[in-house]
Amino acid sequence: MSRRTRSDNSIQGIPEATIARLPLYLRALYALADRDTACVSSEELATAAGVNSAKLRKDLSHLGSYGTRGVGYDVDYLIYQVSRELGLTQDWPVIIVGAGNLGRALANYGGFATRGFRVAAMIDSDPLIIGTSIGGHRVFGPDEIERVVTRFGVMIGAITAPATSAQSVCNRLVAAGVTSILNFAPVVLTVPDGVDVRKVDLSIELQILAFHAQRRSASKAHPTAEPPAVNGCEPPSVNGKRPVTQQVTRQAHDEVTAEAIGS
Amino acid sequence: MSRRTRSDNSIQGIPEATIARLPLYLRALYALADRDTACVSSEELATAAGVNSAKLRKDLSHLGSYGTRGVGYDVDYLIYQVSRELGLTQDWPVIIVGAGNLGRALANYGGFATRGFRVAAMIDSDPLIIGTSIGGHRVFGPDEIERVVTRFGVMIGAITAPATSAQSVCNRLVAAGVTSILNFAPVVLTVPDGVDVRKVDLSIELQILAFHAQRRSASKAHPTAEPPAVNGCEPPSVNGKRPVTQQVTRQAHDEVTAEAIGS
DNA sequence: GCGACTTTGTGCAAACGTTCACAAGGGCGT
DNA sequence: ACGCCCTTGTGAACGTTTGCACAAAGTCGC
Repeated sequence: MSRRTRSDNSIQGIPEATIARLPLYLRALYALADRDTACVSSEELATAAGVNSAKLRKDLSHLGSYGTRGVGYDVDYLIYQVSRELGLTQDWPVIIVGAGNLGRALANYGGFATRGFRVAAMIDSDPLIIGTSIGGHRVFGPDEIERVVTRFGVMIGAITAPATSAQSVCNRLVAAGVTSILNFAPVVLTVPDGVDVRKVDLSIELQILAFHAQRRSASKAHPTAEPPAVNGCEPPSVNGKRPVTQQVTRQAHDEVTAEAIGS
Repeated sequence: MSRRTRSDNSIQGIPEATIARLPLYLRALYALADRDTACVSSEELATAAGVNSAKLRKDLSHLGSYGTRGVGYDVDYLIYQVSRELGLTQDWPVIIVGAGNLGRALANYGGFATRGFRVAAMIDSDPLIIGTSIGGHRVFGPDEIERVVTRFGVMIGAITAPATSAQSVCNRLVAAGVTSILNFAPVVLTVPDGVDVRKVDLSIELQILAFHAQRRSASKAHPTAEPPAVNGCEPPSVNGKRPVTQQVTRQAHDEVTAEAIGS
């Protein structure tokens, strides 16, 4: 209990982990609403969202007491409450920087246009693309960032540009007034305080999968046997440079781009 | 301390949170190696990866004692150790199902081909695309999934197909022998035990950003004032159906696709 | 060869998140 | 109107993650 300003509930104290799950619940709720389900229990909703029902109830309790004991939650009402909490009752204009495959996929992404988000403009540096339209969205040059952001009151920017230009693009977005950034480029962005960066990194997810896949196949190959030479007995290597036992596959690196094709 | 089978270190006990950060460290290490930096301290590496140095040291200590006190970590050696831990010293053939913009972006993604992953094949249901090549990868029809998986020994599949077909595609992948799935479709996939699913959801990330953006602009508008009518005083609504105060923007839903264009 | 300096590796405590289990409370049948 | 039954909302236990702070240990200058 970290001593909230008020009754330790709802005023400003929703845990980050809960916030991250609200969109999941919202999606499940929409699916139920489409099937004309008026009311849902925590058990059903939890199953639909792929979480444990106790967790769901605790999460929802952070927003307030919107359920009815013995009955469940009114679907439409809960949709409204969760949407409001997430700030989706208003429309968010978004600027997408980088009109490669990823930028295009994002612009056409189903959940994008439909639930509170709108593509204000796309930005790309390729002169052949500037001036064209992608999925109904006009593509502007990088110099138009400031104008677009100001004009449409953009607060959210998505960076789908190559890693090499991600930081400079980010700087321009921030300077123009963007305070929330969704970064797809595989770099750590540096931003001033008060700017919120979220990262989506495809290759990190793959690497995590690879780890578990390796573990699975290792334990299948020789169950409860210890993995070959994990720890402890490396030659001490007196003179600074340690011998690298096996060279890691490493062709191109560092200059990894968020988008190798396109922009 | 949850009682490991062995010395409570390294044998099988690397925390999930650590695993999720290893790819980050690996990327920072590659960047350093490219600048011909032979040795790095936990402080520097932590800064490059955007984390706290104590956390980095604790994370690395789970792999073993690969640093030198008073000096730091040998970059090449650490790259090898981290790669091995993640299972990236071997090559992972990956099958991509859905050759829309997202699938194409993934196939061309920089971090994909270079660090232990290889696109074994792409799959799409569009007859116009089947048989063509995308980024050097041949596109097969859905009926070829089993053959491709068996032929190339694929263990990892990426689903970039529309949400409506995601579950059936997933079933086919699992039936063919895929045990790790990276899901881009906005649905909760149901899989048997032993199959690992990771989710990348663009719209969830956006919604989380929107939450924070809303909070920021709210507290800027009226600092330390309480948000208008958050909690507590809804009309009790005796007869089941509660009044919905304001209808949430809701045009199309449920049938949200991972990829609205393309496949 | 030795002492001062630097940086790793880690015990510990606090913060955070999850799960259990149950009391509180509302609906429904009689 | 009353009591049974069902589901929410939440206190409390547990597990995980973070961050501090420092001892252990290696290097480098002299």
